[in-house]
Amino acid sequence: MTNLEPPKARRVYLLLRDRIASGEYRARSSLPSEPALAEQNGVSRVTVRRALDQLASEGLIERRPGAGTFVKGGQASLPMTGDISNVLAHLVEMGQTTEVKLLSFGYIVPPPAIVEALRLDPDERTQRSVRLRLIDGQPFSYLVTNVPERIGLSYSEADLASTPLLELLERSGLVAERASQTVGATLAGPDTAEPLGLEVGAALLSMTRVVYDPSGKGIEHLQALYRPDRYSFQLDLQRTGAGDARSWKPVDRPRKVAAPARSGRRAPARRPAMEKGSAE
Amino acid sequence: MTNLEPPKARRVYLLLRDRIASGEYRARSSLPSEPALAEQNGVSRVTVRRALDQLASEGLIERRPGAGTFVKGGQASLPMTGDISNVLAHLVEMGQTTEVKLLSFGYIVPPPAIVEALRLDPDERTQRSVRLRLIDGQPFSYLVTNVPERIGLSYSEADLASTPLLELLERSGLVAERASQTVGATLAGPDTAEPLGLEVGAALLSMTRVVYDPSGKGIEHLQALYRPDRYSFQLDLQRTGAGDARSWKPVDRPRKVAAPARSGRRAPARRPAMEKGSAE
DNA sequence: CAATCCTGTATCATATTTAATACAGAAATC
DNA sequence: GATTTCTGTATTAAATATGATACAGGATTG
Repeated sequence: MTNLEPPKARRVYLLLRDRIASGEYRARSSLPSEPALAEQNGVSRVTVRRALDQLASEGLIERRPGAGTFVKGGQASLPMTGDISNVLAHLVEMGQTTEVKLLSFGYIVPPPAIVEALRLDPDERTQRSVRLRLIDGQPFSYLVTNVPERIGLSYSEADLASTPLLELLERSGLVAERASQTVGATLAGPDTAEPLGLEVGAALLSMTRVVYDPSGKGIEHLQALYRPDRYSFQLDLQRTGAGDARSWKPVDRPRKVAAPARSGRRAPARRPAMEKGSAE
Repeated sequence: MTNLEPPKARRVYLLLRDRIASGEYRARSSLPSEPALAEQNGVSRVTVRRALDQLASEGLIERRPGAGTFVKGGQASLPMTGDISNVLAHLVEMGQTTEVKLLSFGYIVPPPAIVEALRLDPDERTQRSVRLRLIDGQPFSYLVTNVPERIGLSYSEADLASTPLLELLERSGLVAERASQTVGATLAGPDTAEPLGLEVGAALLSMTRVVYDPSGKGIEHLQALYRPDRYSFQLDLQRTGAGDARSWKPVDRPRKVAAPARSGRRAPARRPAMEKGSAE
């Protein structure tokens, strides 16, 4: 009756893209032939073709008439990684440049989810800002912050575009004492897809962070959405103790530890890396 | 020419679902009318209708002829949360039951990404297993592990279905000394969507973990995919030190600290929670 | 009760997606 | 060089998604 599933060509495209990224089809080697792919996925060759067209237009594969379709190993621009236990630190550049675009700014009546998270009084308003963070001119995160109105008034709209929010808060004499972060995944909607330069329906890494002052009142609510191909979280752990007391402890990212595995069944990665964990 | 984007009805569906989950449309209150939604999204009413049909069939909204469409506040079954700094601990149940289904098991020539991550010799084979983890009979994670062949031989296929892999490895006398975890997001492909009970194209939270022994050799490569509506990572942080030395430290999840913000622009959450961080 | 706004339902037209099929030309194999 | 296998291209038909429109009937408002 009603079919809300993605079109078949898209399915095949996603599948192949994933397999290429995960290294299942090795670079410089060939993919199965179009007829083979068609049969494997139960679709027609025309459909397979459309998926391949897309991959080719993104530069992921190379097609040689008569020969086959080949994975274009190469400069898969690697994602930055944020040290998840230190995501609150300022963003330190490593030759790369990050800039911030302020997409929207204003005072609103926050949705109930935010009221609850920040423990606001009913009808208390918040300053809501939407920012886009770019690296080398390429957007990689979409940030929606809510700050209680009285706090938000302590800095200007222009400040937001240049200074990390937490720093602004602390300058105002506020103390960020505790924070709670949750990491999940969502799909890009029309509103988030466009500024991030993605299609609607792309996968996004999401982080929600609530920062509290010593009294337990909420200071900041951040909803961050990341392009997983440009940003991911990393946490390095070290075993400590012995016997039953053995447990894992986060360690300050041992640099150059390994060719670290990438997330999301994606590309193998030599890591250019950033010296310190980055914020937002 | 070629359009690989999801159908419009799906876009609207995703958008609304996100807004409902994020609390943007409050529970027990009404959504904009069908004509309004149609205009806002630049689609016809018929299309909006299809999106609403889907939401209704999932029980997220309630439609009252003549009156409007209402958000069905309710028992949005909350996601489990894993303490991200402790994801290596065993899974401890809290009244809930987890079981494991072994979907596939065998020895393979691993893709290059795995070879690199585990620092295998070229042509060294790995034991690859695919497992599905369920809670209360509902799947929430899809796990692909690769272990160097010589190590994998130290335990049986049946062991895998009952015992956490890391425990098996340590029983064999191996020492897990260091681990590296990367968290990202992907889309569900046909292969992962089906066992997880999702549609193709759904968002997945992904974690890649590589465990090393003291010599720096890779012991285990885990690629985990989570349903974000059933599982998410959480990290609680506490400010320590003073002045320039101020920094954030992970803290063992302070229970009942707040109505914690949820990930992915999703539902507000009272948290039933698990006592200890869970594995995989 | 009348006016209005909403959802439920149906019909018809159009654009797009998918499939089935055929054939040309490039590349690899023997 | 002949054969096979592959991609490039085109044409057709069917299925599907989308849009435009109309109207019935419940809910709400005044």
